[in-house]
Amino acid sequence: MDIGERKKQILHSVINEYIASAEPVGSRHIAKNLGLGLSSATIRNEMADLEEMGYLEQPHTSAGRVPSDKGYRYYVNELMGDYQLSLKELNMLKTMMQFQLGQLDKVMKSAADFLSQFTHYTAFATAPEMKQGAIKTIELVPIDVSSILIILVTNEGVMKNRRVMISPNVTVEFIHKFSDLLKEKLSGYTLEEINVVKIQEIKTAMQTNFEMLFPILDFISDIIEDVRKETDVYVSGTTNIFNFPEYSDLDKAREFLEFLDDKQSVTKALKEPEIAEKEAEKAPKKAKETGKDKAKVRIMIGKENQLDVMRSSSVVTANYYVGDRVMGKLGIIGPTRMDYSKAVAKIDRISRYLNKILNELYFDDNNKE
Amino acid sequence: MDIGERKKQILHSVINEYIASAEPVGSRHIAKNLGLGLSSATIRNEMADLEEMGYLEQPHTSAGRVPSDKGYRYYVNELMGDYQLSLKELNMLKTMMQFQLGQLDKVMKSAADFLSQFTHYTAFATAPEMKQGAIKTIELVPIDVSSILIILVTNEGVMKNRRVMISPNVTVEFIHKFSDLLKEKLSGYTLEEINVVKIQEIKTAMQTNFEMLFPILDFISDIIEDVRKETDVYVSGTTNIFNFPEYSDLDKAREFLEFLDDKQSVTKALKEPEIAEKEAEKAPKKAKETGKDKAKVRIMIGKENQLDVMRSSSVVTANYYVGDRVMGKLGIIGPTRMDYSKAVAKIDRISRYLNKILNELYFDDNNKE
DNA sequence: TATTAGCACTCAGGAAGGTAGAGTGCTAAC
DNA sequence: GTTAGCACTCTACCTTCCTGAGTGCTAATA
Repeated sequence: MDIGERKKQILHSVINEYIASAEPVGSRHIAKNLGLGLSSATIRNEMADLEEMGYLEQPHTSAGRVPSDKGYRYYVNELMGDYQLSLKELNMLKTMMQFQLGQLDKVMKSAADFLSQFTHYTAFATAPEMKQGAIKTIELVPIDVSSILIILVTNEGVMKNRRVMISPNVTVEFIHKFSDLLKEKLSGYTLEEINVVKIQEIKTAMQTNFEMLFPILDFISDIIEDVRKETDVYVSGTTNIFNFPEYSDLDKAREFLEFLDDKQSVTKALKEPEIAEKEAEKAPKKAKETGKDKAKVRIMIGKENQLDVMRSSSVVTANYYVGDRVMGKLGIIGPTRMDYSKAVAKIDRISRYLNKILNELYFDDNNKE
Repeated sequence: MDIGERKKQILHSVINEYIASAEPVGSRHIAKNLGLGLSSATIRNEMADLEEMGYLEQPHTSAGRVPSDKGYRYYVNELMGDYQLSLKELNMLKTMMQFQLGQLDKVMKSAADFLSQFTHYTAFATAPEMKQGAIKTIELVPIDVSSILIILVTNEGVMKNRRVMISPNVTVEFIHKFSDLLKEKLSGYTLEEINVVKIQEIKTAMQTNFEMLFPILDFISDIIEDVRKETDVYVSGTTNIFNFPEYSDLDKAREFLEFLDDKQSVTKALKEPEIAEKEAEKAPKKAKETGKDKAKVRIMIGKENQLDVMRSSSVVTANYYVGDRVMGKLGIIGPTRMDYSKAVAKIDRISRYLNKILNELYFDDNNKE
């Protein structure tokens, strides 16, 4: 069966209503509000068709209709318009964004906070992944007789540091020399390229009197290993889920909050949209949002998520960049009954803003080299 | 009315039962389990007395008795014994504690994680406060032509760093010289002592050709200001509250989780035991736990907490030290129906262990100076 | 005088039943 | 193709009733 214009209107209307009210939508209600001059009986017939086609569902016989995942997907791809942020919202965003232009990880944390406050959903931001970055500088800073600080900076501005203990016999001059050596040997390589073999190379290349510094190399090796494993993700506004009747059951709330507490699961859940998108790109038909001049906002609806906990939630994400390289992503998680057009508009706006900040901070001086 | 030996036994028994079951305890139950050879009627009379004295409460006429805050306080101060950790628990702790001896803030985060896993309550740890620490070293590390990294280390091993932009005209040698100057001028001062006036002093003492570096000083000023305001607190195991019927009401759970989400409130709640204790010390009678050779474990029960959200919860905390100085605290939050003796034993153990680690890491080299 | 048996009383919580209202599907008329 | 009308279904909510746990009080007992 083809989905006619009228059916589209009705579907659109049902979804809008349901997004706003969280109550199953009845035919009478649509007949009155849509203003098509149709009776509830006609709407009823159309809705029965839409249900047959899989766009709507009925919780039980005598309830109204509720959109299915398929319905939301159709809505997202074909029906919903671009939401225009109001002046009030823009001002709010502006005020929020004024703070905090310090360290990159703090910027990301703030971004997640803003997003959750701005959308009233649960927001997240993944920290920049370092492993693709090349080492820009590596520095050893003596702290006291028996410890030094190792500082790693990549060309994307990401920074890691760690304090390590060393033998008290090592002189400051020694450390400086060694620092220079490391800089020479490691600068320009990506963290992925620096593996145990590489470290071993340096060790053998070093003169024997550097031997007592070997522990430092091991520490660097450790740091890099840690960085590889690390998947920092900031989650903000977890308690926002209490705003939605979808989670008003204690067990559901618990399940969801436990999921959010486990950063690893969250990271996993966030990887999915990416994968799904790659698959989707093989298919000829492109999703609407990929075409436009916007940050590429991805949407995963309900069962499109692989993780069981996420089966009744939706995820909306966008990447953020330094230069042309994807650094990480940010987005929101909420019930499938999400205000998608608002969500997309808001995420789009924040991610663009974020890109601007990051590129001012880091990209300019990358270019100078 | 004086509290006789038998009443003590009954109170003890009621509280133990209630801690284990979360159900109001009836006279019949006590008569059977306590094995005093008394009938339920006698117990009933005694319980009525205990209620009159304020140690017990009745949710409603036909329910059993429940301990009041006063009851718990009496239990904690006078009745409960020292819980001995089982071998199984000790092994568990040992296994957990093997990980992660890296940065101080990570250690604290792990400590909170361990504590929550170990006790099954919600745990927290406050990050070390820097402001009492004296600056051990301050270092400027050039990162690229237009940015440098400022690193602050205090004698307690706490470290802060921040990347700042500078004019591209500044040469590396200049930065090094300036770095040395800062080291000379600021080392040994506590962060509290370094205020705007102090910074201004340095500015005027500097030769004019250092002028372009003034922004760096401002940044240092900023960092110090930030540090003053900062109250990092790690909260772990928030979803543990779902294990307790006390929070099985959605609104209560929500309220509590929102409270935990707001780090500022948490910090505030944690400061209270300290204040309460200071007041208590004025009074002649000392709480039991302050006397012994243990980490000083503090307990705040129910309404003893000032914050409204905390009125039906208890907080158990201990400080951790580097050398003789309190660096921060760690502890747990749970329902007033908490297994206090276990909680105290576990926190005591972890905080001692933590002290050991921290002092090995940091105190030894403090002494060397 | 302290303890206990006995009994009437209270109350929360669950089961059973009954009702109202929202919404449907179907049929027959327009 | 649309609509009015109607019988039907199902949930949500309310009321009522009942049970069981636990109490307080009284009178008898050691």
